[in-house]
Amino acid sequence: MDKLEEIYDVLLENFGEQEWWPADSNFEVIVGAILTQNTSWKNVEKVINRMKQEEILSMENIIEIKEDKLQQIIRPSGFYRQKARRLKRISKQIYESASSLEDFFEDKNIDELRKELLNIKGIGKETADSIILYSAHKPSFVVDAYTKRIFKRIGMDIGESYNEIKSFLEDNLHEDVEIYKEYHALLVELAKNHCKKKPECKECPLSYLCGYFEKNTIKIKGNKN
DNA sequence: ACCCAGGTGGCCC
DNA sequence: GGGCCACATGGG
Repeated sequence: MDKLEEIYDVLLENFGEQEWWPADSNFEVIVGAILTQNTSWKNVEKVINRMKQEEILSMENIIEIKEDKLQQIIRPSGFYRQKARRLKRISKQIYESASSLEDFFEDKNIDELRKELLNIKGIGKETADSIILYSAHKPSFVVDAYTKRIFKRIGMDIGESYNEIKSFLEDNLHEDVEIYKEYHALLVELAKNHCKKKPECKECPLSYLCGYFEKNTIKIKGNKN
């Protein structure tokens, strides 16, 4: 199935390297992954900058800060009460299970790491895979609503559930961290630029593959465990 | 006044 | 396993 590779090449040629994930540290990737849950990246950027000002962008400082203070700082990213709880919970669990973020990542293989992340309340599949790929820098393909929407629009049946889609992509691509990182980033870029202008978006680099498609709201089934 | 955004967990059947 | 809902702010 080198249709996947063809799509990758076309997107890369049109959009260029995306240089994902935009963050100054591996821990910042984790924070961003939590904050962006069902939330626009614009709002998350605002909050990340605030957190830098307040100097709370480290595990230790997230653990130390009062929860209600954290809530107020992250407020613009929405769901701020549960996200504050999640940030503190995740920081604590990583801090207690390893001496550093690097150790937390290095001691285990991808499956073990994924299982451990999914065990933390507030980390679902997409967040877990985002952390594994962009924070731990290990190959685990990130599936999101865009991924399913785009391939469906193109007319490819890549499955309904998170696991089906993830397996399809991983089984049909060369296992490579940099490819996984870039592919997901390119899909997001495509979705943001073109896939809302429907159905006759001629500037879309994939328009030659694109079928008619009336709804934007595509849910990934079983996006839990 | 809607609808959507780089989801997740809880509860129900 | 799936369907529905709460969670919350900001932008189109």
